[in-house]
Amino acid sequence: METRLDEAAASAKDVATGDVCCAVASRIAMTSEEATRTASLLKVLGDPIRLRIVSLVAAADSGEICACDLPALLERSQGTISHHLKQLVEARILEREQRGKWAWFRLNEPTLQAISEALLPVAR
Amino acid sequence: METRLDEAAASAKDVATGDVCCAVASRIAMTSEEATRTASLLKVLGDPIRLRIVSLVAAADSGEICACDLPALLERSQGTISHHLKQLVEARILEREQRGKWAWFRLNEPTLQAISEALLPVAR
DNA sequence: GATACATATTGACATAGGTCGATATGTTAT
DNA sequence: ATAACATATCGACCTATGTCAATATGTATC
Repeated sequence: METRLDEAAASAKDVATGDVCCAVASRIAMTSEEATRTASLLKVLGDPIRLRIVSLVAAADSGEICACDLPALLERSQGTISHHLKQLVEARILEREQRGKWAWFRLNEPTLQAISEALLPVAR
Repeated sequence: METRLDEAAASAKDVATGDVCCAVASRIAMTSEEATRTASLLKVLGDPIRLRIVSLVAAADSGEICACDLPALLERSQGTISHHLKQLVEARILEREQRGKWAWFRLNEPTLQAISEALLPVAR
């Protein structure tokens, strides 16, 4: 396959490989590592149940929600909810706190901030 | 399993089920449909190769990139790249234009805007 | 039309992931 | 300690998905 190198593709390639001294005004593409990191966060949010969990936490007046309410709210088994909560906590999107026999979850703002910022250059 | 209904959980449940007349100042959780729609977009972005494609397009000075350059840039087979591009176009994240024998891709801003906005209440 | 090349599609494969039921572990109250 | 209940883990299932090689289709040139 022929590689056609006009200025746009060349600059994209240079930027991606670092073959450019100073890309002053032009935007910089994500590195492979940055893409892997951000994509893994987006992947965790890219499930309807997990996104609803995050949305419920964000909408809660107290800023937190009890795991015990989620199976009924989301119509999934307790085990499934626990599985999703684990992923959200491991991704550092939610923070978990045990209070008595209940587990409460609140947003981990820095991670959500990081997602927004990573998406900024893409969403302009 | 007992459902423990304190004010926080109750408001979350009421909001989710619409059992509240006017949630003036409080934030509203996503509906199931909204979550499904947004999650499907995030899922498409939640792959490193696809995210890098979007990032490359966003970083390109001309605002577009040729499919012909992507296999070399991303170290994936031509068929794999084509597969990812199809998903991005179907999700309306990218727009495709055929010019001669080359296919060019640019961002579909409204969709990216929609993603940002859907994430706003979550990322505050 | 025949050739050359870019892109799309297909088929196959391995792996990841969402789900549930069942069970284990953790926490409090009696 | 024992009982009761919330949460976590496990095992199994099925589906979705990323990948490539091979092939088909589309587009321009000769």
